Amino acid sequence: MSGRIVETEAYPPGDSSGHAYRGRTARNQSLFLGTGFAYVYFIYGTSYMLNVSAEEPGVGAGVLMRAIEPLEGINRMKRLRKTDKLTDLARGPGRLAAAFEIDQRLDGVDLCADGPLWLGTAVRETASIGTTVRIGITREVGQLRRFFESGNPFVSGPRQREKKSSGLP
DNA sequence: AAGAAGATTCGCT
DNA sequence: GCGAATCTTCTTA
Repeated sequence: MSGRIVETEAYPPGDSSGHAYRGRTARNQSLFLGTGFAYVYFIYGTSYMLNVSAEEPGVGAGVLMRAIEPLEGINRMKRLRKTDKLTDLARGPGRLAAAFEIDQRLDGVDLCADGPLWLGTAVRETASIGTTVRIGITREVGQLRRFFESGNPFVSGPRQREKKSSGLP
């Protein structure tokens, strides 16, 4: 199975909405391994989330994978997700994890090495990148840290760059 | 030791 | 649109 990452959110060091904010724990230790490791956790009793760690070893930071455009193994993803709708296979962080059979066993995996899950380089030019506030968080709401390919149908939530609001001070 | 909140999804209305 | 499902962690007593 494979796909193109089309939507992400950044959780940089010192971001109070990030899981690494209150220091290293048993659950979030993968965020402190260095750059390019998987951080997988379970939330709401229903969904797994996949992050890619960032920054140097000892620094807690990561990028949440929010949506993927499926490329290979689509039939398998349809079975895993129990839907035939192409755009619903990996649109959303929990769905993405389900489509790729990602769970806590993949926590801590080096995504830049040979293994069960890895990151490759772009297979096709990316269209323009849109930016909005992050989804589903309550802190640091003013930050534009969600990034996605503009207009891509596999993106969850708003698909166009957030408009400059006219009414704010 | 108990409770609330959370980077969500699904099913029903 | 709204609420339930249901696990882990951190906070409060």
